[in-house]
Amino acid sequence: MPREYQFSYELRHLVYFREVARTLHFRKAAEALAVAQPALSRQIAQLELALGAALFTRSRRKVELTAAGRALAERVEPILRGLAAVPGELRALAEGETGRVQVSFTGLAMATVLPGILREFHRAYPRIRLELNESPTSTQLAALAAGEIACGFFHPDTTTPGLKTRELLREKNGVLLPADHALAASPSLRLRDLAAVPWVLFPRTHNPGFYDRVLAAFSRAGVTPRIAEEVWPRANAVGLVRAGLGATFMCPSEARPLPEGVTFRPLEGPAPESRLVIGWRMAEMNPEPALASFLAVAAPEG
Amino acid sequence: MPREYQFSYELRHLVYFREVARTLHFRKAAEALAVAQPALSRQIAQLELALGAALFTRSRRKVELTAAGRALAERVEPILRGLAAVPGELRALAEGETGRVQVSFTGLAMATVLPGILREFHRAYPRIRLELNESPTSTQLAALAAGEIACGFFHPDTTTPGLKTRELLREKNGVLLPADHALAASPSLRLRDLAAVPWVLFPRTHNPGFYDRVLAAFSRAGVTPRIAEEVWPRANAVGLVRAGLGATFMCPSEARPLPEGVTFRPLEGPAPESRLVIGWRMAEMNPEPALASFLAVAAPEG
DNA sequence: CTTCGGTGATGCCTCGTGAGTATCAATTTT
DNA sequence: AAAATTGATACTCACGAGGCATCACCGAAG
Repeated sequence: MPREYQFSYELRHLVYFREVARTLHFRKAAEALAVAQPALSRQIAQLELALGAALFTRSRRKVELTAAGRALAERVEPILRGLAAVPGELRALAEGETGRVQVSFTGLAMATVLPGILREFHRAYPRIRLELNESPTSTQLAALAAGEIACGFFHPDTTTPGLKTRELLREKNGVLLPADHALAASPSLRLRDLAAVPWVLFPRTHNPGFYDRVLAAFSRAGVTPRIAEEVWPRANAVGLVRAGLGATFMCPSEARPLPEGVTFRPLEGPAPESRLVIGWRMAEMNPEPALASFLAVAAPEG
Repeated sequence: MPREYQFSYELRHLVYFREVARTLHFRKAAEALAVAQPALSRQIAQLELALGAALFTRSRRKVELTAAGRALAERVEPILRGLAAVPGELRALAEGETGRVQVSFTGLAMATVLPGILREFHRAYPRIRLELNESPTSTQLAALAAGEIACGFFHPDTTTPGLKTRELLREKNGVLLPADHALAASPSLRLRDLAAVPWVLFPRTHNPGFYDRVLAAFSRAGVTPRIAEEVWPRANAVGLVRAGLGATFMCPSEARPLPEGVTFRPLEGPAPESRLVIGWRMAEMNPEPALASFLAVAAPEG
């Protein structure tokens, strides 16, 4: 069934009415609106007919608002002001000067590239609000596919279908040990030296590909690792290592500056490699222009 | 200088846009709006031109909102809903079914006729809000002249130019005495019996005419009264009398029910007479219809 | 009392533009 | 490959907003 066009008046009527209500004078209002007085009179009459209530009393010498007119004037004013602001707001939004961008990130991102990006971005686009959210790679990939976030800083496993990515960091992992650990004396370590060490890792579901590659590296080195804890978010792993519960893998960049009570040692030979990328939906039909602004800072010439 | 007509689009555009944003389908939206599809396409294109931002992406097979379109949809929805409600509200207001009425009253009115009027009025017009305010006669007359109140219950002095009034009460005053006062023994009193009694009156400025008529009545009885206190609002006078500070004039109606600790005695012979009227501006050009509703209850067939 | 100036409403005409019909172009479905 | 679906375009028509001239009414000034 047809949804009837529900307004028998137009914005024009409201603008005309506002001017007459301001001036209480048809001729002056008509002049201010750059129309002839008869046209104005007729539009007001139409509006009164459409609303079913008289808005003015016209005794030839004086125009006054009726009760209904006063009420309408109060309602119309904020509506017209609001609508007048719309085009500018939309244009700013379309040009990526304003808006919001949902960004997810992993602990590694926050420990390395993200702070600098955020500082630069807020300087360049102070009117865009970021909604930042730490979450693991697997969650980010699902959120990107579902359109819940605009972009994410994560650790790509294999390929990322439908996503465009740009690599921000690629480093061979080292090992983070308690400072008083026996192995902390060696300047560098190999995986097979670490057979007896309990490990603090992240839950496998958070990035199964990387997790499995870590286990495969152990396997190639002839070692079966003992997993002591699986912890998230990432920052907590450092606390557990400091507490002596085990060791964990870490990128050199992430270990700078080195927290108290722990020691970082590079790995010789084969070792897991961490990649940090920024990813966003490729070929999105209606990208938030604000996202383009963010990518211009976070993934330039991408 | 002419104030340019500031909108290059109309409500029609917004209604059309809302429907397309809902359905994301030009043909279905056109059908719902009871217009042909090409007309709808052109209106949307005009709106996009006017706003300076694309609102939809039309790849032949799928229509989607752009970022600007999403933002506009959020803004437009409440505006259209608000405007759709306006005609009904204005009609109700014009028909006196809704609105507000500023009413002032004196203590005598509240002690006699007003509670019944309010009860009946709220039953008949539950959607009209009254703004009630106790104030003395002189203040009410000024407020009526200034248009600050719609009507008042007051005590007319002489004539009330420009006002229409209707008498609600006219009574010869009696005297309110402390219950333990010597004169309380007599069933009725004359003014000259009361020569020694200190009086609790109201400030003369609040109703000079009545005040002077009281003094004139004393003078005719050969008595020069002693004014102990001038107090307002009226209800406080009863407390002062009970406290033994003096006597006061009071209408019989006002003395029912009689408060604790005081005694009411009628006056024989000449005595001040109180009149209570309801008054409102005569020949007002734009009366609040809600006032007419109130008068229909408070001053019927007036 | 008459005249004049100012005001909003009315009649008539013109022209812009919104809407309908037919059709096209592009893409998906069969 | 053909058919169906969908939004845009071309063309025409008709409604109505706006302009001009004028009226009707009222107050002020003489």
